Amino acid sequence: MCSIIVTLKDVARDCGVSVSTVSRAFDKSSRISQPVRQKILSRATEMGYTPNLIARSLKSNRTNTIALIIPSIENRFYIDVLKHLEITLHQYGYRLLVSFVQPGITTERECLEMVASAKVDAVILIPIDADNISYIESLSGHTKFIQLFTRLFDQIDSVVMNDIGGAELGTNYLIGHGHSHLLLVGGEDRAEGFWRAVDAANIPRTQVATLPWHATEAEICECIRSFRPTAIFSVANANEVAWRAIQHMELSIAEDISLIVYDNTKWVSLVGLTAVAHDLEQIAATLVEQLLKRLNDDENAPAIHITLDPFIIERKSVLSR
Amino acid sequence: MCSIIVTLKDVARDCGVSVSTVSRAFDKSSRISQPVRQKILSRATEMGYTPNLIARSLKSNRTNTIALIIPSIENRFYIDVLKHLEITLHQYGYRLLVSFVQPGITTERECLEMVASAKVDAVILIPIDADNISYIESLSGHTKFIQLFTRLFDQIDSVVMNDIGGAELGTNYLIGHGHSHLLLVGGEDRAEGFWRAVDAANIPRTQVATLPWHATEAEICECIRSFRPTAIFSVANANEVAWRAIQHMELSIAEDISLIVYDNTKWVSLVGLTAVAHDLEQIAATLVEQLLKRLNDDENAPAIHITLDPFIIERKSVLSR
DNA sequence: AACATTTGTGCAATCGTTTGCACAAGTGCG
DNA sequence: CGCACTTGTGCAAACGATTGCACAAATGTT
Repeated sequence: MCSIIVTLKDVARDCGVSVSTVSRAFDKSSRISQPVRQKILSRATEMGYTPNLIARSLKSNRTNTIALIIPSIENRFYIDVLKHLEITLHQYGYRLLVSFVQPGITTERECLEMVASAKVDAVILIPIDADNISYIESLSGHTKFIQLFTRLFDQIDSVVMNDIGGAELGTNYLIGHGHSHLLLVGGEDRAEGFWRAVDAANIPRTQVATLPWHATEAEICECIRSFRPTAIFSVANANEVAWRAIQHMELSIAEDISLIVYDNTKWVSLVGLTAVAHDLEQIAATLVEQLLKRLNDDENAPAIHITLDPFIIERKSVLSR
Repeated sequence: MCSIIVTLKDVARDCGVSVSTVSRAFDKSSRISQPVRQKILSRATEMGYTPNLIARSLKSNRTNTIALIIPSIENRFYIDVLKHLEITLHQYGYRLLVSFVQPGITTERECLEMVASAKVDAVILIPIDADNISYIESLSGHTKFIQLFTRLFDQIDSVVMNDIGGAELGTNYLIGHGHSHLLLVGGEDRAEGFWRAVDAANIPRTQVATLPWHATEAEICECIRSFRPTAIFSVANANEVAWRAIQHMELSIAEDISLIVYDNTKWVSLVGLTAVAHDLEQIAATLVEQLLKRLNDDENAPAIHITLDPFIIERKSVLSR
């Protein structure tokens, strides 16, 4: 079972025509007589010909491959979006190459280099290192870039989430359910939305407490005990510890204390927490659409920045009062 | 900022030597005088030369790229292993291309074709469709294959988990903690290990119940009520529903009823369940090692099948009695 | 029937690297 | 000094596909 690879040349010899004729048989827009094309196509499939995309890429300077560089921070979210991106790209005939940044092992720069040498058409980047901008720009003649989740560079397309708006949305949800003694755990970068909602509801800031994202379970317990919030809003990485603190104090979620979290991960849905969520399919679809536009249309148009809004998935962790 | 791509030819012209000399300057094992090599290398980096791996691949018939085809069943496990595979492959200078099988959208065959046209050096396959064997074999002259998690074909290398042994291990753990009224939920394919442990401990089979993997929360509750097991062993997809059933009955895990699960997912660790787990790093390392062996050494040696043993992560969901 | 146009095909260059072969210059040995 | 041998370099042919150009044959126009 040693199948030699079939090339255009082989098909050409077999059909008694030139290589270029065979090549043109596969190209719809080429002038070629119907009978010859028919014969070539049928013989080609019989012989098991598959175009060598490597060779084609060398000539066309296009690989139909797109890279995704993920900072391998323990954020499940990033990995989930990977799947949706692949599926969407696949529909447009693109392949997905992935590369993880590993603190202490693989730098973002190395990922960029690996990906650049593969001559991918574009790179989807969750950027972390602002210093790489000059390297990125030096590649941008050939490879297009798009930022995801974080907008680190103004001169490069981006698709990010409106996290401040999301924080406001979640906070308003709590307020709308009658809560006015609130505790925010984590989410310092999006706290602005939280405060906007609090102020708009005329809740005195003394009725509100915040803890940093790195708060420990003990600190959260202590805060709950002393401050007695009726509802907690925890964000991303703080979700787990906030939830554990509530468990630890043997409080019943909803009945004793309401909880809303930012980021709808698997366990969040399993445990039944109301969450501020992102639509991964929407993210993937939006990003790919913009990327294809950049690849096919206006290569040098000014950078486009897209912001997507999160929404609320209601479960049973927030009680009306 | 329109950086023209620098090729060997450019460097050659710049240094006043031939293209082949420049090429050899980068190849350690080539005969070339030190001063010339020095000059070429330094000029090359100054000019920002990056080898075009597409061209190199065309010549060498090697892309240094490996594909991973994942059946997109909602199994977090598969996605987790992806990350470890990429990191391990990266260390050996390989890139990772991923492709998802989407029931009703993208078949396994299509993934194989997409990946084949990219001329990857190897494919890591979590196989699902036995019909593809002939297509796989037709590609195997150029592309090596390795099966992961499922050993569908005897003639292709594989790395799978010893799930039956894992089931035995978990069951023995329960028995060792004094439990003899057991309920197994799910895991029909690995039930053999469960029974082996039960029989070895001389537990009468009447003290043991089983439910299929598709058992509903209600069915599990009913079984707990009527059969009164002291410990539950749930497997993979059944973990969530088993856990929810216990929650629903307001039983306290460990105190009222012990629970051990198969597969150590994120929420399992979060909720603090004792689990039969796999070492993803070990899986990735083993698989990559075997793959490289296949790629570099004995291309035509008989297929090698590797089985890895799971282990137990102790948490606090199993009580001694 | 003479010419213009369209249609179909082949030749050959090209994409950027690698590598066998040829050959000049340099080295060592008797 | 002459010979063998090593060392360093360039030439040119690959790898497999695409494509501008040339040109023959077929067709259309008077």
